Amino acid sequence: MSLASPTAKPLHKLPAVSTHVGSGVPSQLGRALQKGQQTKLAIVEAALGLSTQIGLEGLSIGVLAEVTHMSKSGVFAHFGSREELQISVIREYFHRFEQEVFYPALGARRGLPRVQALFANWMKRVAVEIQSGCIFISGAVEFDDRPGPVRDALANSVQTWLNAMLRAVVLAKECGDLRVDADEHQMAFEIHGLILALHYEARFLKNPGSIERANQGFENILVRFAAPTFTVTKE
Amino acid sequence: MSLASPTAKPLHKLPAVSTHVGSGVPSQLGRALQKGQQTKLAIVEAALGLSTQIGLEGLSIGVLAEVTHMSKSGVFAHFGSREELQISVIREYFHRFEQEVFYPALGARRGLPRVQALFANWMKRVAVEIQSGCIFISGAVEFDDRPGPVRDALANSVQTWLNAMLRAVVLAKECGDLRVDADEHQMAFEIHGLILALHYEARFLKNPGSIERANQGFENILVRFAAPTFTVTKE
DNA sequence: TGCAAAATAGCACGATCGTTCTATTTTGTG
DNA sequence: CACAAAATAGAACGATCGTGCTATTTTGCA
Repeated sequence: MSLASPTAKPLHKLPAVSTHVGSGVPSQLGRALQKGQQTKLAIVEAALGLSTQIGLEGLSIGVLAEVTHMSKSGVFAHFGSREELQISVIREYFHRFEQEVFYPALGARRGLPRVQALFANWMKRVAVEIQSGCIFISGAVEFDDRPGPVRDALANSVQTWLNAMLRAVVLAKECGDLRVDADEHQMAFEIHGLILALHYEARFLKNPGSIERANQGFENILVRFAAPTFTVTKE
Repeated sequence: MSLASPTAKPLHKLPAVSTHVGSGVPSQLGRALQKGQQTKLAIVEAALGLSTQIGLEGLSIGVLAEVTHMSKSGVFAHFGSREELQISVIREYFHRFEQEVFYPALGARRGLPRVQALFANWMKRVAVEIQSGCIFISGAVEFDDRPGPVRDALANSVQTWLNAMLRAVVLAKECGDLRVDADEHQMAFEIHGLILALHYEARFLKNPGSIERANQGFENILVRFAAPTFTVTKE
């Protein structure tokens, strides 16, 4: 099961591979050469680190070449364009998000426990990103009215994740964990708001206590949306 | 009464004047020349329009000169540096925010009605900014780990507004409109989250229905934090 | 109306950007 | 080892950026 499940949204163009490096056409013989892909992976890794800090738009091939101890053209040759580099970064970021947040939560049973697990993992990641930055958030600001393939890749990734979260909420309602009048979209929306407020107030404003408030907010949401038969326990 | 009230945060460096244009030292005689300030106002106006769309970092003196039909150096001379231009934009944005969101809500009586009015005005503004963009949100991403005077001006403005919102909530509790166990910071945090989720999902993801969900979320918050004696009415 | 001062324009600078082209090195394999 | 292909480097391009310096125009007032 992948985050991009057919039950939610049509499978988009982001295969859940480590990077899109492997999709390069191998030479006429079946074996692909490994050195190039290896350094390409290292470049994407470095680019990911830079992008989280200064954003996808701040990412420059020049400084990326410095960081990786390569020449500008050497870096460039792996992607063919800056946009393709940015898309590679988005794919890699999405992949890691999937690995850290989504898959581990599948261990929890369908229903509110899985929603709780998804939120807990999400919180764990955002707590780190208070220092490092989050591409899903900074990218949304950078590309909110700049059409193109980069925006598409980013919006697809984000929407896929939000749909996964929504799906978990829908399952929770089907399980009877939610009140019968609970609006699943509403619940997912409010959860998203907590994450965004945490990121904003902690990363930009440096306000302490934001993590606790986000957790408290989630508990408040649970109390409001959970069925009376469901006893809310702390994770 | 100003948004930057002494009861909340020490009065920062952002006087509630239309722009900081008026703070320029007039020539030795009492009268200041008006032509310069007039065009400076026009420049800031144009810069504000550009900044909301492409961000404070995307703002360039070159395109600003084109838009205002001036020369680059002509524009530049009014500010002395790009940072000063950005700060002027932030001041103007803050001023308009104050005028549109804060002051009109002071008509409502202290307590939850004023909180409701503040939120309603905030929503009205964000609904517009779904198309035009919001400097408080895009700027937070652009300057979240880039120290300097621009970041300071931005963070001060945002924090001043959030403190004003918080103060209204505190007053609501003092009035007895909130439950005795209500955490004012928590309530303000969750309200902020709704606004951020609305901006994110509507402006970036183009998801319809976000405005309704933000309003519904606010009602949910009211139900949870309001005292049982307070009857929640739609605005 | 003249004149100083303010406002604006014109031009050039160094830096950085993404990208292209060509040369050189490195790689994998027959 | 040899040889083709892949990987990387080097240099240069046009464009744009913020900024400084020097004219020139415009303004406001005596």
